Amino acid sequence: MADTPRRITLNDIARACNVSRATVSLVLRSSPLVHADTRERVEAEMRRQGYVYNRAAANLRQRVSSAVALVVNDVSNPYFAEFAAGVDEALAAKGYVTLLGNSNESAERQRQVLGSLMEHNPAGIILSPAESSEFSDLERVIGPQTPLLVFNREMAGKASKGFAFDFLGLDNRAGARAATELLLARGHRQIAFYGGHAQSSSCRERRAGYQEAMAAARIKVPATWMIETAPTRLEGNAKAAALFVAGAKPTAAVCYNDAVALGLMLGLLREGRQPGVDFAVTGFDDIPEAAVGMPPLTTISTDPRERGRQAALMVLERASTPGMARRKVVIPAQLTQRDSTDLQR
Amino acid sequence: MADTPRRITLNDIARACNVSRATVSLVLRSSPLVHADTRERVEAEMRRQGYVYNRAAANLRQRVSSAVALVVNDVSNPYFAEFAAGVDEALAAKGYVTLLGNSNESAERQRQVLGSLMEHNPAGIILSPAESSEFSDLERVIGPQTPLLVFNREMAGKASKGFAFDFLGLDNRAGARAATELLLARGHRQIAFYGGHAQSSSCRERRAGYQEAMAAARIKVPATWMIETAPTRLEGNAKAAALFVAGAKPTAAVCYNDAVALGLMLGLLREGRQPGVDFAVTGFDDIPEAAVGMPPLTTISTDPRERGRQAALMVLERASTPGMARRKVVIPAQLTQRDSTDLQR
DNA sequence: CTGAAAGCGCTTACAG
DNA sequence: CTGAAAGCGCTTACAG
Repeated sequence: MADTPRRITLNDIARACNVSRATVSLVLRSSPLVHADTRERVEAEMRRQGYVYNRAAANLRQRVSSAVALVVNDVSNPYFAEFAAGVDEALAAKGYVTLLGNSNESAERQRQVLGSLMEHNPAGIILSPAESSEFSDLERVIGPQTPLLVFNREMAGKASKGFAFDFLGLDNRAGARAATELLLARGHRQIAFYGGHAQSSSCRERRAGYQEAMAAARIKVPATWMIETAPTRLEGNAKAAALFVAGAKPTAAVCYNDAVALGLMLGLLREGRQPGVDFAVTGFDDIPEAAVGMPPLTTISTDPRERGRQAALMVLERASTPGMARRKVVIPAQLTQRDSTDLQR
Repeated sequence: MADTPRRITLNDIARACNVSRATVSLVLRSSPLVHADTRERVEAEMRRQGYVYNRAAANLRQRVSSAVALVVNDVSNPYFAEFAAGVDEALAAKGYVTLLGNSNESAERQRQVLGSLMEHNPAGIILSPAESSEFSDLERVIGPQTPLLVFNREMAGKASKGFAFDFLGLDNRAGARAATELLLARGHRQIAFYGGHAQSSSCRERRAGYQEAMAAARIKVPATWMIETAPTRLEGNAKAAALFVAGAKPTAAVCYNDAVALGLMLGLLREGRQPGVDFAVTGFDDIPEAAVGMPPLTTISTDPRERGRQAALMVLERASTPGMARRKVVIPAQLTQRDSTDLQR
């Protein structure tokens, strides 16, 4: 292989065909202005030389962008992996490419990642914010030009005037309330809220929904029923014993998410409780594993892949319609009932 | 908001500071040639105007690329999600950005995705090929210039001369052999190989390792011990009964991967077998859930996130050293022993 | 239907 | 230490 062989450009094709660059450019974009014979010749030459379109150059000239940045707090989390798959699918279908960024729940890294991606001039940004991040972190680095879609989490702080963004999220409160109400309807009174980081917006909202339902049923919730964990299967498993300390012991738990719920179900066995037999559990998300849990998990279905597609379309629509009013889309909660809440004593 | 306000460029900063574009450009790259006062003034002006560097323009001029394309067969698969997180982490640390693509196991989509990403002139490509894809699919679209790293799967067909690429993969054969040998050492004789698509390269290799170990132990493997499934928890669960049809019934199974193994463990309960108590199971991958399974799963640890980092570094090294000999890196198998193979009868 | 020229936002020799 | 000019690979009016 020769060292750094020059890239084939429009010029090479034009010269070989004895036409101008403009003509080749028109061929590329299937303009009807070009004579069929010319088109033929040009296309054959492009194939022959192995020409590859340089979209970056075209974008620069046209002052457009064909990339959208996707920054998530944790790509390796199955929920966001599904979401990313949906985003990429919808973007690709529209001819856009996904610039991936991972903040790992660090506001500092999120700032760096966004800064780096901004230099690639994305047509828009889809951001699932790191837990501790605030608007002020974003405003400096994103600026008012680039369409921003915030997904899944409310941000801390107030956005300053002129910093507009769209929002796509889940109805966390209604979801947790529905799950709690199902358990109440099944006769449970001692119901814990299990898992999640209490300071995260989604956990706060889900706890609020739970507390609403408990208050409506006139049940006082002791502090021991509110158990905090990392939102992972690992911690959901590890902290199961915390449910059964002194005092009124729960017979059911509304879990922060499916990962925590699946972990808890294993942990319950260690504590001498059979999930779905003498202890009821609900989840949140409906990840694929939820349906094949043991027992299958009653949960709130959120269809992360579809949310990804939706987010992509929202941000592209915003990009092509700058004047459009800011939107806040909240997906209604959808309860999917399975065996984990039908106790078989 | 005004409609499409012009982007701030080097020119704007230069004009405001009464210096040339060249000077501003030097400031941007922290050149020592610029006087400290000038630098100060320029930097202040950039902050004031909210200047954002246009890396695409710079890359075009410099004829370099700051993007690497990552194309995986399934982003939503936790194994590849972890891998992607590792790739992105290492690329970001080196100042590169990740262009994400998802082939969804379709050779056709893979071709489209690669074609689209190639137009963004990536510095390199990391590809975990779709199952059915062949070299001929890639050669036309990738060409000989762009460094390619194939991850995880052998491709079908022969690469033609001049189409060079690096490879990073796991020692599937040794891993499955080690798992099988552990079960043999525990006294099992009826050992099944459970799960995976028989035609995929990784499944073929893992089966070969299993058969090697069985042959060395002079055990004949009947066809009923080789069970094919999709490589998912769902199918691993669904097909458990296939292990217990007529004839010599296995007391242990070497599973294609962890997902299948975790699914199988649930399925075994349905079949009246207690995994880790009267039936032994091994996995492959060591995904996070493996450690908290019930029982915790003996498996082959492959550390997908570290593989991602490694893949990123390999492809960048190749990009900066075009002449370098082609590399094939195979990660040795690492057996992690847990309770699922220590039967407690 | 095709060509010559200008320009997208940068960097890079080359002068001074 | 700073400036004027050319050029990366495209597209876009504008002529013809």
